[in-house]
Amino acid sequence: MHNAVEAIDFAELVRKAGLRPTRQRLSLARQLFLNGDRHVTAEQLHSESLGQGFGVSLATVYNTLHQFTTAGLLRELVVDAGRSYFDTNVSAHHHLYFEDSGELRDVPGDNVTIGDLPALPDGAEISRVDIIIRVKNGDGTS
Amino acid sequence: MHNAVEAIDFAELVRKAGLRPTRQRLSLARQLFLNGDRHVTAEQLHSESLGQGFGVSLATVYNTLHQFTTAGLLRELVVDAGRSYFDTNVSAHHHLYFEDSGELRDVPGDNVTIGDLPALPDGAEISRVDIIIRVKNGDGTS
DNA sequence: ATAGCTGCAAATGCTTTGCAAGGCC
DNA sequence: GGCCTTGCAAAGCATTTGCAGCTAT
Repeated sequence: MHNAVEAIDFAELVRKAGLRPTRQRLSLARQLFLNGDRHVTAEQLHSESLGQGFGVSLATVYNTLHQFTTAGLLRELVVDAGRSYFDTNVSAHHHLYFEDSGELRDVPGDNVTIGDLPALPDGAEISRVDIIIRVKNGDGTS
Repeated sequence: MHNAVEAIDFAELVRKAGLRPTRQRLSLARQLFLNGDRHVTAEQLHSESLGQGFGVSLATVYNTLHQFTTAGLLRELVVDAGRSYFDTNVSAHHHLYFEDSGELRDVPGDNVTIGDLPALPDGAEISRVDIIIRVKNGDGTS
């Protein structure tokens, strides 16, 4: 497996997020964004980083994931109590969650339609709509 | 909002769930179902029970909430990492979540419509669809 | 009587934090 | 150099578990 041309300027990406392009952040950004859409937990990213020779501490993984989320590079989502996933796809879309395997898969935003929304209290405004379609008896590998 | 008078036979309710109608479970069932739809955390229910003179231990609150959930009397939902809410309304409906106050409100199922769902892998079947509409700048007190 | 429950406290699992050493501009 | 970052270990939370004693049937 060799890398495709590095079309993404990770240093630039990190800098635009208002952060210093340190070795750790660049390494994590590469893991997250180099190969397209991903849904990872902090733990996953951490062990992955260890396996790649660049040991990034778990605390730094958490810090970085949150900084990237705040900067709009990631979207955090909760499927089960006590476990956060971070999605590299920040466009409007929803999720299919395989309860058996724990796999999370994107559902294009236009495959699900929201009809009439209830009236909101004065001054209220929708910040986001999370739709999670929970599936059982499927291993996610059709 | 349908039970001003104690029209519910809690002992019967608990027994039907396959559980012994102990003082603790009856007490919790009363707190949950006597005054209609509620969205509570284990912690809330626990401190509420303490305030009513019947101290039910936190472990028992958790056990009971899970047993009720398994029995179909409650629906568990996760809005934020590390915090589960239990909803006494188990019919098809979705949620409005006020990020500022942490309040959770029901949205009738027919106010939100799901359009085309993506194709599911063979053997897979939808167990539930959770829709959470996150709202900011609203205090939830319309 | 006995299988099931409860309460306590300890344990767990994920996440956050405090702080000294190190790295980027 | 100065300030931002990192890493480690300890702390924090919500939740779960082990187990001795209690209770509904």
